[in-house]
Amino acid sequence: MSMKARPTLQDVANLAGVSTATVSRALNDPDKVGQAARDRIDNAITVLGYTPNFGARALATNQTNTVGAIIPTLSNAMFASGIQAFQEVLSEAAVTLLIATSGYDPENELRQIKSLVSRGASGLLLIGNDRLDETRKYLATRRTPHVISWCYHDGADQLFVGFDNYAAAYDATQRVLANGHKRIGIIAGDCTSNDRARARRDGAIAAVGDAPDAQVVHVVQAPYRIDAGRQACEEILSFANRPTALICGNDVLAAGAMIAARGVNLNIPDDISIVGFDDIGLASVVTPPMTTVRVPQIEMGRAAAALLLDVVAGKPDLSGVRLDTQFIERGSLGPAPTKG
Amino acid sequence: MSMKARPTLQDVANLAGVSTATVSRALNDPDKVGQAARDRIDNAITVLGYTPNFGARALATNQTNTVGAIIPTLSNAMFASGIQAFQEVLSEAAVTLLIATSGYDPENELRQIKSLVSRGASGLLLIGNDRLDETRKYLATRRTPHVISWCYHDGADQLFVGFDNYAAAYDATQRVLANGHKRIGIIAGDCTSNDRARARRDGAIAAVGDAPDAQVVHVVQAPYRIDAGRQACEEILSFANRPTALICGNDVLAAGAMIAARGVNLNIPDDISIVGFDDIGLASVVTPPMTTVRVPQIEMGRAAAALLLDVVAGKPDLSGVRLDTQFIERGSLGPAPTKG
DNA sequence: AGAGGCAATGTAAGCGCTTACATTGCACAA
DNA sequence: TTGTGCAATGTAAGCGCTTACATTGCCTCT
Repeated sequence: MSMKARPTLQDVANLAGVSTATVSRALNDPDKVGQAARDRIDNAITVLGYTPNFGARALATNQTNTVGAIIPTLSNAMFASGIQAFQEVLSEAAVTLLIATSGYDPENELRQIKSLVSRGASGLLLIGNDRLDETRKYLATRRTPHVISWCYHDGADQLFVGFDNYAAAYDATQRVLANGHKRIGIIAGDCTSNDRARARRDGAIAAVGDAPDAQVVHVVQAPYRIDAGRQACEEILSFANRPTALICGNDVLAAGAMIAARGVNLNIPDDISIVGFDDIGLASVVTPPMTTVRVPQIEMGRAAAALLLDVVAGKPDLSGVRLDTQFIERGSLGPAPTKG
Repeated sequence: MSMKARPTLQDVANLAGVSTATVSRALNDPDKVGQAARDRIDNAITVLGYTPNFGARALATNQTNTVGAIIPTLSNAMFASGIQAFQEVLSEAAVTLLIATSGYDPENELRQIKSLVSRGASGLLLIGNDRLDETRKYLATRRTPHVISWCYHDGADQLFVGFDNYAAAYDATQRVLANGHKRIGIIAGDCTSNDRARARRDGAIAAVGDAPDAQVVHVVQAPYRIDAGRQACEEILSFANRPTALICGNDVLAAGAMIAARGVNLNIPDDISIVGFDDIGLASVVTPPMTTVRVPQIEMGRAAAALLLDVVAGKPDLSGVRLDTQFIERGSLGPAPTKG
């Protein structure tokens, strides 16, 4: 994987008959270069197909104008628009975004962090707060500026831009209970190395626990995939003591659950209510439309970018941003069936 | 956006009491270094939180082990699993993937290409075949290895790994016609700078044109968003001469169309049939399940990666890969209503 | 006419790393 | 004892770029 014989500044300089310094100036500060020279240089650049070597430039200037983001996966619409917004704010500031995926694996996350840092990322966007001690230590000793998103915690020594998954799930569950549901099933996301999934599950469980006469009849865990959601729901429905409402770790799981419920001829919401989390596009398209928790993805992305730029710039006294979620009530939630 | 005082090889060497050469060897070829020195070096590295500077290394070795991918957007599940698969094959070969987005804008695509190349990408994955002449020229003069995906054309001087959007749309439309539909509506994606969207639209139009007694009653164009699909469908339904079947540029548009159709109390598929394209997760979740064209995303991603690695490695006589799509018939397609 | 100023350009050092080549020191054979 | 060979390490050049500083030449002002 060699870089072939890429043309260099020197090549351009030779062709244009000037020194490398002049070419460099023509590139970075055109006003400093005479018209004639500039023309010859521009020409040489296109003739050769010259592109500056970023690494060399970074080496010489000690500037990268680059930040990195490590997200669990691209395969989930959950992150897409947030990252998009993040990216937009950055590009307004002429900062390049490098994206990497961890696949929900902390070891891999650390590897990706090092890779991005090594490529010049002077700041990082990280998702969630579950990570290796080694990773924390690494971030700390290097003083790598970073912002943690998709979750929020008070008073920690980290900068969070996100929302409280626990509280949001607690609240959503209360609303479900307010519909008279007494037997609640929970399809949580895979909680391994995923504090958001855990917080959502625990928030739901806590809300039920705090209600006088309701109970959690089943809790299962499934990766964020439709088929996994369907399977998890089938499992729950196969047991005795069926729940009348199902709280799901995200919309994808809820969509799977809806399929499963229909598969055994349960009507939603008459026989069983189903609620999701995230409010991705899918939620409003399914039938019935899905009750879910809207996450302020775009706002979160923008705020995270702004904050990250500040911390990279070394501004003092920065603090995280706590955003609100919104319970979106749609057709998939209804009153508990009058005796099942 | 400075890189702060990042520890360098020199720092590690000083702390460990060896020369930079030894540290470098310890990193790249540990067998060449004595046990004692290696231990001290490892220790120094963790103490300092040292991460090698990728740019400097690339400069010294002229190797990057990096390729880049420029995709239109992250906000569309359409690319997610393909890129995921692409990534996986690369990482088996210890090659890093840099991802950038163009937002369906050719100017931006060129900018991103240069950015990735400048960061050391020795090969590129590009989506579709619509791009600036300037971009083509750039790619050609630099001899930048690249593979074009999500589309396929025979006999061009480019390497394609994809499928024939036109043929797939033509085929899908024929199947719709086989259900007796005579009045066809088309909701195409935004065809500006998007050869895939154009090919799909044109394939559908051609299929209708080749049928003796069918006709295209409306063609509208809409960006790949649910609300845009809904709106486009509302527009079509507001006209006289309603179609009995709607061919959509992708599943997202089709999902929007389904909402719109239901909004005016049309039953799918009894009153109107709707078909999508891509078979993203959403398609099987909506009600009724969506008839669509399955795109071999994962296979495509894997094949593209394998081919790109080969072309970067300079293997001779490479050829593109044409993959097949599959028409997936689900509930949203039915026979034409017996008189509307 | 000569000095001064300024715009345009060149020279060369140094950014963090790898690596060919040189050096060191030790074990072992003769 | 004196080489020899080899493993471990060091030395220093150079990768492509930027930039402080030096140089050049021309225009303007007195």
